Amino acid sequence: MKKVFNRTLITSALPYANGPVHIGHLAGVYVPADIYARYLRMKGEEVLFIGGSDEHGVPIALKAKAEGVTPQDVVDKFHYIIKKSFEDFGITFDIYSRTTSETHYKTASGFFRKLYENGSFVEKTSEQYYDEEAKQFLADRYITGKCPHCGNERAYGDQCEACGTSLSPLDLIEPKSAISGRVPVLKETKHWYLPLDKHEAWLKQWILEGHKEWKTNVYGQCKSWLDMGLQPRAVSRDLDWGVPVPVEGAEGKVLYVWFDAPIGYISNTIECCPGDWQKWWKKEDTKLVHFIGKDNIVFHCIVFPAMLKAEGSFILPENVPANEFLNLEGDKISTSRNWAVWLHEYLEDFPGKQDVLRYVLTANAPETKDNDFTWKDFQARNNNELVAVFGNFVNRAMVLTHKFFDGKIPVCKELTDYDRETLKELAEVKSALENNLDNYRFREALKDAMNLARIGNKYLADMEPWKLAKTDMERTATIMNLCMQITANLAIAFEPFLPFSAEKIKYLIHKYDLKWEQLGRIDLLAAGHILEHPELLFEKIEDDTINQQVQKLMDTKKANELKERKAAPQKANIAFDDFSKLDIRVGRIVECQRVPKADKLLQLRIDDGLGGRTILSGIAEHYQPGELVGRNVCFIANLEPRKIRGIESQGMILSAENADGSLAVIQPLKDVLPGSEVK
RNA sequence: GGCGGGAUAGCUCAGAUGGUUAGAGCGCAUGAUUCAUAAUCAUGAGGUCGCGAGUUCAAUUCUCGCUCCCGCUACCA
Repeated sequence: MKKVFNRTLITSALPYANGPVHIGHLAGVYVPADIYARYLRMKGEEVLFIGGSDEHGVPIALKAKAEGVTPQDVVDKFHYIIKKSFEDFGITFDIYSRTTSETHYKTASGFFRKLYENGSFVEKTSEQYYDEEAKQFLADRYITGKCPHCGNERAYGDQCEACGTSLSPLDLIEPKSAISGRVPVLKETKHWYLPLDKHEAWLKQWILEGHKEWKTNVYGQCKSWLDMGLQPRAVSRDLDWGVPVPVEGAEGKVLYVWFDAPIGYISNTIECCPGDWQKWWKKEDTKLVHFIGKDNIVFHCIVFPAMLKAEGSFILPENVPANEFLNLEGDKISTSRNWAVWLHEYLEDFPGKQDVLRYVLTANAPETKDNDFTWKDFQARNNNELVAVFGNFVNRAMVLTHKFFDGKIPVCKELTDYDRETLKELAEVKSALENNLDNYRFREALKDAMNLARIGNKYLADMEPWKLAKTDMERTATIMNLCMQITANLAIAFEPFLPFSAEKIKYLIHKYDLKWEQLGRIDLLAAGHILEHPELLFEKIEDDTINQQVQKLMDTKKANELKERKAAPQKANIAFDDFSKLDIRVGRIVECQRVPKADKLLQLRIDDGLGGRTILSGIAEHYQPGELVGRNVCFIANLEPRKIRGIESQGMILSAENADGSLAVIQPLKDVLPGSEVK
């Protein structure tokens, strides 16, 4: 049974307002969503395209603290940069709002309240770090301490940025509050959880049985999660930045961002159409489509649907066409490492070239796997495809029509068989294009549109109107008429992808009221219709321009390397007493083997002169078990034993960490007896 | 280690419920052409479809094992 839809609600992932938007965001989410929205609108369908900034959460609160401003200052800054750059880039949101809006606060707490009242949550109490001076619980990011792995003194409660390990606050050695600097205490706190496990059965049915048509990456990721079994997830946090939990006894608690953010789609819809927002979210004949990146698959396919279902009155997404990631010049895009092409900078560096980036990001979109953006490819696609094929055809058609017919559409007389064949191809483009767009295959769809220009170029080359004009003006007229009809068709076909260029063609041909349904027709421009003077659609991009951009990235890379190569700052002085508490020894490795089912762990048997001991060490990625046997190493002998993967580790092997994260085990320069103390 | 995604021409990617010559664009070579931003058009070269085994009359397509890349996840005293 195929569902019938009468309107489409398109959402695009809410960008996190702790930085500007980069090409990875665009290629993964906003460009495809915009293409889809424009396409449906052109077809005359009822469409709503929702966007907005995601402005809560710990990283923003922390960034504000670091810069000595309020979280609101941070999100204000980036919200407006992001909003402006989307506008300038031609992303046609019906609304671009934010999760700090009044509407959102009302909507999100209303949503929570409803779930609270209908018993959708479970309450749980747990122990968390509390800052007695600041009188608040500390979010993971608000606790710093020594990383148990690499010893970095400034590790966060959720992650150590020096070694990349993810941590829990309880892992930190010598935890400190990032707010007051005091040692936090463990204190009980109550939180609400969404019991995803209770939703597992219908989710399995709905996705695994009901949505086999979803993209393989999306379907596969969902299946993976569902097969593993779902766990309850906390929906609240102890934090002062966010939507307050709207129940008694929840002072100092806010909604967890992952719960808060997707409700933003709903809030923004309400803000956009306060009168009739419900039809977009509650009527079965609305098609809800989430455009997201692969990092968001689980939230949009499992968690958010569970929230909507628990609420009871909302529809579920019909599709979630998630894209993979875009890399930049071979490396992962990273906001913190400044490894990105920022949209607002691109718009400054390449004024009027929105469509070039839209083209490149669509043609090379990471639809099925991660892809790489390179400036060389950007240049090649512009020069060899946009300029040479698309722009060139339009220019040829315009110039020839001016040359022979004074810029007026000539009369189309009798068609030859060859004409008809060409026109048939034109019609075929329409169905191919629609088929691909309807199935979220935008990369392929763009090729179809490009094919239209190729058909035009071939037609011109075969007909040679510049020769024919000397002998047969009537035939030349027909040919040029058809070329201009193809040009008008190009304006339609490219509008979802390259709206600025489509607009320019419309200006050149003085024809603005083109509709999608007219695609494939050859009566779009009447004989005698007057054209604008020819102007180029695209211009070549020179090597210099590209080299500048590459240089900019090389500079970033160099700066990053310098930063990374710098030795970590020295830690605070300690008393000799503290040092002497440590019992560091030399031991000889007598046995060494991998720990089963662990990638990083080696299990070592050490001759310590005291009868031997077992130590586990996370060096399996850097050493083969065989090459260590017989070596003398240094280890901390009196570290409290701890069980890892069921094996008790009695100490810690000392290693030095290189800039690239590789580990070098420390070995005495001379042979000493096992058990010798290191002083 | 578990799970998911990927591996097809120099590059970026399509594709096949298994069936004679595996496709596109770019790049490359040759030719044609000059209306056009030295753009276009035609032709061609280029692929043991990641590796190994199995099922089959037939596998690049199905099954199993392995390798490498990406992601989620466990592990790093």
